[in-house]
This record gives sequence, structure tokens and C-alpha cells, in this order.
Amino acid sequence: MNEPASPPLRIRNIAELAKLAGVSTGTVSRALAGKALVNQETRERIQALARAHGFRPNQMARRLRVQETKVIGVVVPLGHEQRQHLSDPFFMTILGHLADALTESGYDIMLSRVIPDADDWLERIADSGMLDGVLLIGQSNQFAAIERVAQWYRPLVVWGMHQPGQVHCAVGVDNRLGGQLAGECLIQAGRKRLAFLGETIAPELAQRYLGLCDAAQASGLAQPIKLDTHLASDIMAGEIAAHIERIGAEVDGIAAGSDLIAMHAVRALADRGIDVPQQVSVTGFDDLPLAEQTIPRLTTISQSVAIGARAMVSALFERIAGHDAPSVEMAPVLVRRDTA
Amino acid sequence: MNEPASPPLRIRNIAELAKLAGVSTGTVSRALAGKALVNQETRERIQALARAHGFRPNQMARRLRVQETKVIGVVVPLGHEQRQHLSDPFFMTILGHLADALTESGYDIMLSRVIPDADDWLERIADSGMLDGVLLIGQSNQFAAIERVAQWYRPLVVWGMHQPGQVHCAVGVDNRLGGQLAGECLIQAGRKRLAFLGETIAPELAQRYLGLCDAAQASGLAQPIKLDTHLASDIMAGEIAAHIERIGAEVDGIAAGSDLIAMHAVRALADRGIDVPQQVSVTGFDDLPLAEQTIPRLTTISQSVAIGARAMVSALFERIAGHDAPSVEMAPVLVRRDTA
DNA sequence: ACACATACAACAATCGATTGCAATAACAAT
DNA sequence: ATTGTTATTGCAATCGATTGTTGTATGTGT
Repeated sequence: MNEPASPPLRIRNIAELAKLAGVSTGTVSRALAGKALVNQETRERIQALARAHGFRPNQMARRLRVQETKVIGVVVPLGHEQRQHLSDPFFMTILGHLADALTESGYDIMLSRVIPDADDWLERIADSGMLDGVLLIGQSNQFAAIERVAQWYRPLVVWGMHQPGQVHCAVGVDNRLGGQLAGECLIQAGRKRLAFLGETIAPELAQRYLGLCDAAQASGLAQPIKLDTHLASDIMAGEIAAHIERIGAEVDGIAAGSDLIAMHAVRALADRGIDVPQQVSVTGFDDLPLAEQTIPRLTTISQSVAIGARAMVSALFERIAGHDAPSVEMAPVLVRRDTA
Repeated sequence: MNEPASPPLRIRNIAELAKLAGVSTGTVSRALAGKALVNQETRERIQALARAHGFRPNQMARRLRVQETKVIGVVVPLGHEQRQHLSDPFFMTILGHLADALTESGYDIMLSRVIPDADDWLERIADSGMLDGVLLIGQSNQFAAIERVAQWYRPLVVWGMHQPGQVHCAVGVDNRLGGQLAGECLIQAGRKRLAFLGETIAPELAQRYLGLCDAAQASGLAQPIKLDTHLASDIMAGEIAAHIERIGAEVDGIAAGSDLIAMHAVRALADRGIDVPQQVSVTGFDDLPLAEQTIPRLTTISQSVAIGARAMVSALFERIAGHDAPSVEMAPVLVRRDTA
């Protein structure tokens, strides 16, 4: 019963193995699946044979037949920011958590970075027949396309905002409240001349800016100025440095649209000898691992990405099972560290 | 010729569309593929019909038939470090670059985090019939398994070390030389009591430690002490803090096994009022984006992950095309920043 | 000895496309 | 009128599995 070191011939499919074992393909299929319908003796014989020849059934064929792929698509639509890189820390962090949750449940992950040039990009993904479900990270400016598909494609969960009346299931944080928390934190630190750092084309960031304005208004401060920055990491650093250079002393409190932006801002300030948080306070947004890794550590608004990722996955499983999972809006939490 | 707002009935497959169009399935297939064999008029008619009904051919079936999936598996084997998370910054960074290179070439990415419990984990992946090729990130302690599969499965490229005589195609950096560079940098800064911070079960880190020892020996210094640390980010911080606490003043130069470890070390030193680089010098390894993001910026050994990722992808494409791509060993480069 | 249940395995349809080959029609050339 | 081309389209095999149905021994009960 020794397994040969070099298999005599490579078995390509179940039929060849069947011929070798002297049984039909159906029996082989059942034997390899470990079903009780086949005699234990023949079952073990076939399994041993398969092992000896290093044969494994073709998953593509199986999945076509069973109409179940055990693959979930994780998709990032890069609508308004084509230069944004997949290695963006926010995306990578949430992907890591999604991957952990999905692999634990026996699902594989298909990763797509989509630049929505054709307007049916999401239809194409949903309809490909390759996926049991789709997780979208960020709505970008594709709200309409997502709504359209969500109408008929159930196993779809999106990281992003929930707007009243929307069809698709979204998991996200109350961005406006988050922005407000950031503003209140800066104001509490005695800051009076506030600025928002980030590109407000992205709807999430626009909400955060509005929240910051809410806080300023509530304290009778002037409307925070808005400094645009692209999301692509390579140009971001330069843009932020230029902003800091330009506005210099006019601002003493910066609410950044993301931790990454905040980090670059802190760096730009440090490079110019401006101490954080002595002279200027800075808040981030997201509470990624990097917020704790920078020196000084970022004071930031936590989105609890880990919890959000779990929520997305469990909502998706609900929907795959045919039940209806509602949107989830999580409460942002201020995490005080060293920068404000 | 208006497309109906709500399609009258959902078309599930090419046969239904064929019936609707009054042609055979073969013609539909060719028409949708845009082949010149079908009359331009009917071709356009069928395409319009498909568009109107939102029909798209099932990719699983297509791929089964053409025996080409346009999917590349990106796999992380977590052999010696099961608690390591997918959100590990090194992994995420290289994944980002791989994803960019692969999507540019029209490939999708299947992501797997594997804990090699069964010894045929890689066979299972290579043989699944779902992938045109496999990229492995890190050999972990699975060298034997990788060699075994590389014997018969050609489209496989691994990030890691190249050992003389190995069969599988590896892309990586000369870790021993890297460790030596780090050592020389510390010694040049006048440091005499060196330590290596990192778990040397991973072969790459073991090499880096050896390189550090080379440098110490060449300068007549005592053998650097070795401080173990797990790779899982959550326990790492505590372990490093404990190490720093314990060895305190005995050490004045730390070569960290990775940027992440270095960052935690700098943080732990700062928390104890030990100035970097005034009192202690620290070097990292990898040169991830985070190395530039910390304050102070990390002096580190660059692996040029971006270039490495490109190299992996092009080697893989070579091998998919049937040509034989050799291993690549890149030269590490010392990047001097603020910590040493 | 006969009916009947049980256990096992073979047969063939099916999943949804692709594609080589054959068939048909229209048209030109002889 | 017959043959030869050319342009389209249909037919049916194929990719590699899964699974409901049918068939055949075997064993049991009476």
C-alpha cells in the first residue's frame, strides 16, 4: 500500500480515475465526496487511488454544476480617484479584516480594483457567475450604479453611507457626527482657527466636513476652511506640505479627512518646526493601526474597521441565505492620543 | 429601439437568448464575443438584445470550456505564525503592488490565507482548476511543500529566498547582506552593543540575524544578542516593550527584523525617555511606506517591494506562457533616515 | 421456493458556455 | 444548367464535475 514516489501517469479528470478503478464516474464523484452511498471498501480504495495519483477534482466544473462558488468578490470602485492605489492603508486594513472573517467561513476572496469606465461595471461583476456575493468598499461616486444593481442582486453589501430610502445594504459610520466629534475635540483644546484637510468629492469626506462646520458653528467660530487633497498617497504628501506652507500660522486646529492625511500633516508640520500638539492640534479619521504607530500617536475618530468588517460579512451571509439584512450605521468614537 | 426600463423576463443563459433571437446558441456565443463570422446585422441585433435584457454570459462556464481563468491566486502561507494577520503591513504593501500589476494585465486575484495543516495545501490550490497561476508571499516553513509542487506546477512564483539548487522560482532580497548592511550602519554610528529584534524561526529573519553577526564579527564586536518577537502585531508591542525594559542600557544598537518591529522598538524606547538616535540607534527592514511615516523616520534596509512585486508578476507571466523564468535576487539598499 | 427489502453502482441528464465541422443559401462563373 | 465560391448559421461534441433515476445482485422473511 505504498504510494509511488512518482505517479505513473497524471490523472486529469474523474473519468480517468474511474477507468483506473474500474467503476463509473458517478461512483468516483460520490467516493471522493465521502458519501455513504458507496461501499466503504470501494470508497476507501478510490480515495487511496486519488491520493496516490495526486488527483483532485476540478473546482471550476464542480462549481458550474453545483451553482455555488464559495467565492466572495471584494471590490473597490475607484470612481473619483483613479490614481488611488490598492495599497491605500484604509482599504488594506478593512480588506485584512474581511479576509479573516471570510476565510474563517470557508470562503475565498476575489479581489477587484475597478475603474468604472463602462457604466455596467457592477452588473458585470454581479452577473459573472463567479461569485456567491459581493462586498463593495466605498461607494465613491457610484451611488446610482450600486442602487441599480442592488434592486435585483441581493448578496451585496457596501461599506459606506446609508441615505434615507436607499435600497442597498450599507455598513458604515455616521461621518457627520464623526466630523463634529473631531471639531469638538479641537475646540476643547482651545483651537479657534480650524481647517479641514481632504477632498470633499468623496461623499464620506464631505459629511465629515459638514460635521466639523456644525461644531464650529455651535461654538460661534468662523467656518473652517477647506483644503483639498487627493487620495493618492504619492501626490498627497506634496499637496499637504504645500497647504501647510501656505496657510502657516492662520490655522491652529486641523481636522484631517483620514489618518493618512493627518499623518502627512503632522509630518509636514514637524518638518517646519511646528510642534504638535503644542502649537497646532491635529485629528485624524478612521483609527487605522497606523494611527497608533506614528510618533506622536494620532488623536482620531474611530470607525472600528474590524467591527465594521464583521458586520459586512454577517450581513452578506444573511443575504446569501435569502434573509434581508438592514443597513448598519455605527457610532464614531473619539480616540484621544497625542496630537490633539 | 428603446431599451425597456424593466426587462420583461430575465435571461439566464445563452440558450434563452438564442430562442429569443431566433438563432442557435453558437451564433449567440459568437455574436457576443464580437466575432466576424456572424453577419454584422445579426451580431448587432443579438448584442442589442443582450444589452436590453442585461444578459452576460456565465464566466464559470466559459472558463471551464476554454480552460483559462484569468485568475491568479495570491497566497500567504502562515506556517510558523498562525496568529499573523492578513493586515500585516508588509503583506498588505506587497499585495497592493501585486494587485496593481495584475489588474493592469486583465487578471483577477484570488486571495487565500492558508494555515498549512494538511500537507497538501499547495497541491490543492495549484490543482483546483480555478487559477492560471499562483503567487506565494513568503515561504514560511513550507520550503519542502513548495519544492514538491514546483516540480510539476510551473506557473508558481514565490516571494522569498533562493537557495542553491532549488526548483521553485523565487523573487527576493539578499537577506544576509541586508542584515550586514544594517549592522555596518549601526557600527558606523559608533554602536558597540548590538541586538537583533525578531523571531528567527522565519528563514528570512534568520538570515538577517546572520548578516548582523557577520558585521559584528568583522568589526571585532561581541556577537549580537537575539531577542525573539512574534510576528502577530497585537502581541508584538508588549513583547518588545518587555525586551526594552529588561535589556535597557546593555544595548545601544538595535537591528530590527522588520520596519514594524523597529517602529514598536522606537516607540518603546521613547516611552522610557530613551532618545533615538541620540542614545540608541535603530534600523528597520523592508522600507515600507510606514518607515517614512513615523517620527522620527526609520533608517531601514530597503527591499523595494514595488520592484519585487513587478518582478514576481512578470516572472509569472513568463511561466504561464511556457517559458522558464529564473529566480531573482535583489540587492538590499540601506536607506538612511533619522533613527541610525 | 418466492416475494420483498436492501445495498450498491451504472446510466444519463445537467450546469452554461465555446468551437470545429457540416450544411445551406446566394451568387458568380463556365 | 452545372459547378464552384463565399458568407452565414446550425449541429453537436466538449470542458469536468454532480446527482436523480434505474438496474442488479444479495440477503431476509415466510
